Amino acid sequence: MLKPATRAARRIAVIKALAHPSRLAIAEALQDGERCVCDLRDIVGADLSTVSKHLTLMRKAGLLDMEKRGLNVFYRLRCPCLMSFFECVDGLIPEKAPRKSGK
Amino acid sequence: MLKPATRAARRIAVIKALAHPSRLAIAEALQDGERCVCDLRDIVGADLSTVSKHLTLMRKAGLLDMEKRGLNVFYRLRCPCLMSFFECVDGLIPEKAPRKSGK
DNA sequence: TCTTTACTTGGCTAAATTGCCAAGTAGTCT
DNA sequence: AGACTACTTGGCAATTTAGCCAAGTAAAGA
Repeated sequence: MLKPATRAARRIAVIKALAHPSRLAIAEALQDGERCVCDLRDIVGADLSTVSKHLTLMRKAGLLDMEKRGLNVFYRLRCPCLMSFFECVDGLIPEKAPRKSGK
Repeated sequence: MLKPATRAARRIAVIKALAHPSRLAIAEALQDGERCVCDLRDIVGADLSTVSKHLTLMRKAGLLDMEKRGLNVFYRLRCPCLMSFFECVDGLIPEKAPRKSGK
């Protein structure tokens, strides 16, 4: 996934970057502003190396910016549309039963 | 993932339901209106059983409605926000180099 | 009823993803 | 320089996901 040439591949990369509980939590946390990796490690409660890999994945997808300041690395969201998308998603209540109708 | 109780789990289910090339293609095709499974099989070019499993996953996530009419099963999107989300995603161009700045 | 069509489900192998530990890198401080 | 902090990367075992074939179900038609 180093060079997602097509539009579909780029879309998939971004969507996959959100499709994991820890990464979703990271995206949600970053809606309030930038955070350093150690903050995010505390938020998701995983090993620092694991969080770092999640962040790298999200950054390569284009979802995040990173900036190193002193010893810390700060990440922030590049996608302004997440909040409204999540709100729309929250409105979907899965309906279990298939509908049937006349031909 | 049978009963995604929390909001985060429901969000993840929807996002995962989009995070695969075939499923993204299905979602994109359904933006033009409902389609039967056989149409979608032609669009994604996979085995009918594979497509059916993708559709079941998407429906359980709350993304799709299904309706059987005669021998066909028609699926349609329940999420009105996909188009605008995808357009926003398309605007993200991954920047490779980490930025560095003074403390 | 028997056949055909359109789809779903079970089962299984192959591939991708995840997460930890260990080791490496890059600033900061003394 | 050496030690320390904050993070990244390599490597690998474990879990998850994907896709095909085969078998099952449901509606339509002869």
